[in-house]
This record gives sequence, C-alpha cells and structure tokens, in this order.
Amino acid sequence: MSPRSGIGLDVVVEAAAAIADRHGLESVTLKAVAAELGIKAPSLYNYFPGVQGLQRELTLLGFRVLGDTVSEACLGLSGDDAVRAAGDAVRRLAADRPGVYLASVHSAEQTDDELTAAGDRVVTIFVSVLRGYGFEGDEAIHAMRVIRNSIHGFVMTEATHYFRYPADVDTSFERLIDVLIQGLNAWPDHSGRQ
Amino acid sequence: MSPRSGIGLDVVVEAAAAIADRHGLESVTLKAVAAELGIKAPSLYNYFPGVQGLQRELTLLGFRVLGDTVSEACLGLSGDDAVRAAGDAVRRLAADRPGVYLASVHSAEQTDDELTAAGDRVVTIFVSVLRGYGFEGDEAIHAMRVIRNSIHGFVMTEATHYFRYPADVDTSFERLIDVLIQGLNAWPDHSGRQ
DNA sequence: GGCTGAAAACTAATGTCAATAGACTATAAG
DNA sequence: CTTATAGTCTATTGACATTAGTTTTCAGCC
Repeated sequence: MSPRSGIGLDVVVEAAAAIADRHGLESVTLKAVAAELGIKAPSLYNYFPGVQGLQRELTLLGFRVLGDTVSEACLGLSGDDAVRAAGDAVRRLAADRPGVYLASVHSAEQTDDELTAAGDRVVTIFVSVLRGYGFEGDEAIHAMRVIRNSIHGFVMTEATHYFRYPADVDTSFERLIDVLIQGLNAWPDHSGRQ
Repeated sequence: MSPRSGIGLDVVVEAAAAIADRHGLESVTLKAVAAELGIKAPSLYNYFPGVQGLQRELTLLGFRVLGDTVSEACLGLSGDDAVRAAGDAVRRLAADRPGVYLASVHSAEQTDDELTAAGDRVVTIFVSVLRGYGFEGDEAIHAMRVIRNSIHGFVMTEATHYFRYPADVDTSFERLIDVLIQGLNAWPDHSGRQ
C-alpha cells in the first residue's frame, strides 16, 4: 500500500498515550512523542496536522477506551449491578491509564464528525447501562448525565489531586455509587419510572 | 512602603484570571498577562517565580473565590436548603468565572503550606454545609467527597464540553441535586445518621 | 533639597517547542 | 528498471519562558 510503510497512526497515538499515562498530559509534546518512536518531531506531521491533531487523536482514543471498558464491564448485567460495574470500571481505567482517561476530557473547542460520533457512542453506552430503570425520553439523558458526571468528578479528582484526607477513598466511592443507585431507584421525577 | 510602588500581586493575578475567564486557562501566558498590564513579560518575575508561580496564585484565587462563594451562598441555611444553595453557587461560579473555577483544579503536583491551607478551607466549608445531617467521623468526609465531586464533575463538563444533547441542562442539574439530597437523607451507612 | 538604596521596570540573549519549507530516501507498483 | 510517493530528514522561523544585567523611579533620611 504505502512506500516505506511507516510506523502507523495507532502506534504513534499509543506512544503518546503511554507518555500521557506515565508523565501527564502536559508532557505529551511532539518532540517527546517523536523521541519515543525514534524519529524527529517534524515527521509526525505525516500522521496528523500538528499538536492539536495529536490531542484530537488522544481524545478519540480516550472515548474509544472508555466506551469499550464500560460496555465490557457491564456485559450480562442490568440495573444496580450494571451501574456498580460501570462505576468501578471507570474508576479503574482512570487509575490504570490516567493520561488516556484525562485525554477524553482535555479537548473542547474542536468539533468534527468523528469526534462527535465517538462522544455519542460513549453517551449511548451510558444510557444503555441505565436501560433497566425504564427512563423515558429526556429523563434517560438526565439520568445519564447525573451518573456519568458524578462518577467523572470523583474519578477526576482522584486522578489529579489525590484525596489528601485520612478517610478511605474506596469507601467514599462506594458511598457515591450507593447514593447514585438509590437515586436511580427513587428517581426525583416519577414520570420516568414505570 | 515600596519604592516605585508597583502594580501589586493581586492586580497581576486578577489580570491573569480575567484572561483565563475570557480566553481559557491555556491563554494565560506571561506575555499575555504582561500585555494586559502594559508591561513586559520579564517584569512579572518580580511578583512570582515564573509561570508555575502564577498558576499557583491562580489556584489560590480559585480556592478563595470558591470558598467565599459557597459559604456566602449558604449563610443562614441548613440541610437540604444549604446543599441546594451550595450546588447552585458552584455552578454559577463556574459559569461566571470559568477560568477561576478551573484554576482551582488545574494544578496538582505542587504542594506547599499555603496551598494546602486554602484547599483545606474549601473542604471545611463543604463539610460545614453538611453539618445539619449529623454525620460523624469519616462519614462526614465521605459525604463531603460525594457531594463536592458530583457537583464538580457536572459543572466541569458544563464548563469545558458543554452538553450537546437537546435535554435541558438546568433540569439535569436539578436531578443531580435531588439525587444527592435524597442520598444524604438516606445515607447508605446508617451508623452515621442519628 | 538633594543623596541613596531598593523595588520595579527594561533590554538583550538563550533554550525549548511548534510549525513550515524543501531536500532526501526507501519501497511498492508497473 | 523506472517511477511515483509516503515517510523521513535538516534548516529556519516564531512564540514563549527564563536569566542576566541595566536603568528608572520613588520613599526615607541627612
């Protein structure tokens, strides 16, 4: 197909993701990524248009991995079990691959079809996790936003700050999931429950 | 007091915060801040030791403003009313001053006494908001973490991503607060309730 | 009122990174 | 074997952070 068949976009992005996981997103420079691959920085412009393009690829990877992680963790589960599994999966992902997880947030302004589709897939997966609760119409979106962003906020803080208080973080997370499950089972707007 | 009485650290930090609010945290460069003040970049080293020092000052401002905002919003309130007021206050702050709000998160590695104290103050304020629920010991910390980070995750997403779905974001936030209040009133670990 | 010293500004120079332009090279396809 | 091209390189420019060294301004004191 290609003369001098190159490294491959996925290899480049994986190298960037590895740097992000090890040293933080701010350490993902073109120079560092190129060095990781044994080439020089300008060569990377063959794979994406500059550092913004790389960030976009990382965001796509983040969405992909997040979606895969949650959907696999929830296979064969429904209702409270599914929510619990999803929460644990997200938290574990953020611990194992903090760079990849944070990359799915970091970007913001840029919007193209592929990025939108990847984001929508994650939304769809989270909505599906909540299928067992029988939400209808917009309530499904509201519930998804509540669950996803609550978990996200906790996990984000854990990934960046690290909680500094003596109280056990695992227990705090359990409490969060318990509160969310309680909320789903007694959803504030009762029109959404069958 | 000072010969050639300068601009003042607070003025410099406010200028940086204004840029962060208008154009995003990534636009806060020494060059941009200096230009905003009508001086040249190296002059800023008289106020803090480089760009990391400026980020630290912004984080401190973020903690201060967040603490003030929440504590003022909750004056004279307790229980569910206080939680609702705190949530609205955080969300409004993130909408009005996104740069300042995000600055309170952005930093991570650096830890000094002043930074720790400012962070602890915010924690204390959030714990105090929940005083009415009668949590004891670590449960107060768990509850604080659940409430604060749930709200933070939602507000963060709103400040960066902007929710892209038709469902009304105000309603989603109401649902979040409703779920949290429900959870506080039926706290999962019953040992914490009187 | 004129020194003096320090704070606060400046200019100049260096280093890192992103980005562009243009040359070189290896290889797949004919 | 030829050729087109993807993939790499070197060289250069520009933005930013940083350091060094210089100049300016002003409060306090003689």
